Amino acid sequence: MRVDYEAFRREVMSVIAAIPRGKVVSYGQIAFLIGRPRNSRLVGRVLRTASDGPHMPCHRVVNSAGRLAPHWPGQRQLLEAEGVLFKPNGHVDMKQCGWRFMEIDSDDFFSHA
DNA sequence: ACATTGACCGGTT
DNA sequence: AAACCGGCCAATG
Repeated sequence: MRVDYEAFRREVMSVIAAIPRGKVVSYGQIAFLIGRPRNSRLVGRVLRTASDGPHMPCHRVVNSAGRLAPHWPGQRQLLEAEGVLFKPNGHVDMKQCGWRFMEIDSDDFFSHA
């Protein structure tokens, strides 16, 4: 099944735009969300070619293991600046900061802060 | 048309 | 945790 690259790119961007501050998502999750679960690599390609506008929080995209994008020093600082937690090995703590898009959004809906 | 290359993924050592 | 492996798929040469 062919892919309309432009449409694909727009969908990827719309998902990225919806990532809440302090949360991250993987390429695979994005691919899944836009209905193309086999195209995680293509998601990466879209971002690599992100000559796209500023204001796009593409730093909130990591891989499934929580590893950051190669050749992008500074991504870590951007994430830390918004409160994303890192494990001693330098990976994002997905358990706490992975965006669980299947659940109710407003953070800590079930907590009693 | 064929081979290589990834901002990938999940499972298995 | 990290290294390895097989699968994946569009782009690129």
